[in-house]
Amino acid sequence: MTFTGETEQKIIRAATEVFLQRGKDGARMQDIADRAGINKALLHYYFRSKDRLYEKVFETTVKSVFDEFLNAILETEDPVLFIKGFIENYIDALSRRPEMIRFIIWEIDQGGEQIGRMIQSIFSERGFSEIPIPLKIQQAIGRGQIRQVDPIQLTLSLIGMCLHPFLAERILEKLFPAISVTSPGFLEARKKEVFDLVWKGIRPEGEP
Amino acid sequence: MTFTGETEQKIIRAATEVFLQRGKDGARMQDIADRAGINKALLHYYFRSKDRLYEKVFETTVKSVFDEFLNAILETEDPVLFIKGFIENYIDALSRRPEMIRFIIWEIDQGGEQIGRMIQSIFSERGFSEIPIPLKIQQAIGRGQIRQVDPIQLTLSLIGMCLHPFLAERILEKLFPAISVTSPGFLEARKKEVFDLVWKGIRPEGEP
DNA sequence: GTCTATACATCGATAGAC
DNA sequence: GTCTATCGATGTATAGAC
Repeated sequence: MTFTGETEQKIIRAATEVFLQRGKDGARMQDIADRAGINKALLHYYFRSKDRLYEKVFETTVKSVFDEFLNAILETEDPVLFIKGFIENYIDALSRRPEMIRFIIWEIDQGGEQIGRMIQSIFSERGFSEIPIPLKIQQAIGRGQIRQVDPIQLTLSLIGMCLHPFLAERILEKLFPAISVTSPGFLEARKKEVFDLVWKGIRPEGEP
Repeated sequence: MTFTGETEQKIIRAATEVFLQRGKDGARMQDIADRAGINKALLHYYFRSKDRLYEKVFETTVKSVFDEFLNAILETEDPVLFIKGFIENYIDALSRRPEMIRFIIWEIDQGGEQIGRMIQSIFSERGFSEIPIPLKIQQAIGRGQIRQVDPIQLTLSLIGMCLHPFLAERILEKLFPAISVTSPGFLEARKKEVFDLVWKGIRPEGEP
């Protein structure tokens, strides 16, 4: 007697490992079956094809991280705290779940259909009709709490500064042997430097 | 009678197209052979294996772009102009050679061995023993031309803000339908917003 | 240098018994 | 639901004639 989805869970866990280790193309169904302690036929019985199995693994891994990140930041009203929270929670989420990075890279390579749909569905579920980050920035501008900036451009800058070091981690560590992207020291320094740069860069004109 | 490397050039051109269209794994040697107007056997005669062919294609494409970018910025002494030049030339280089993006993504996915070696060799050829970008920043700090910042962190921020929109282009365009990353309007706006943010963020304390 | 033909290896997917 | 056995397709790489 098996409870609901026991084999399914074993398959997803095994598939996650193999996809992360070998990539989507490099992963072998035989390898996944071996690690799950079953055979190839059963893999297809449960997920029909390699593509569908990958989609399932991707969604299972990525959605929870995004959810967590948004929960952490969307309540904040004060713009300084919002920006600070965005930076800190984004970097924390990625460093807690380093396996996210490879999935994001593969999504980028494939055109981002899946991640785009997922992010939009997460926002719809929360009742937003558009991405709330630029909205928050726009409101802060309207209240004179930050200077006139393009809200979308600032959003892209925040994402780029927080995410890029993780994406290019191994290249950056080759070019700058002094850094180790995932070390606590670097991560804390990164949060501070990004926040300082951004806040000094967007505080209202004439303010110290 | 063929002049030196005619067939080789045809192969590299064809391989570049196919690799960009299908990815390294997805590319088929038969497809490359067809587009080059030869057969598979000749491909292996010239490049021995798919891996070596890919390495050649990658280096041919990427090295010229980096060379060009460094030539454009390394002469500048004034820190404001240096930062401005970094941003504008980085974005211009990527928008002139959009095929770079996929190669960079694949390099990131593979650990960046090749691009790391290439960048370091480019700097050695120019007589630098370390990456000169943070050095320039450090000098400007020493002269009091910009405030105390971590030079490597600032370098990472610049790279992240300039490169990331290209890397994640298709995802960003799904999330923010208002933008089109490669449009001249967006690119010029991006240059301006990044420079404004950075310069206001790093100018010496107390300066307007 | 260039070709045809083929060896040799994998892999995803399925058929069919239990 | 789970297994064994195998199909069918495709891929890289090479042997050997010209």
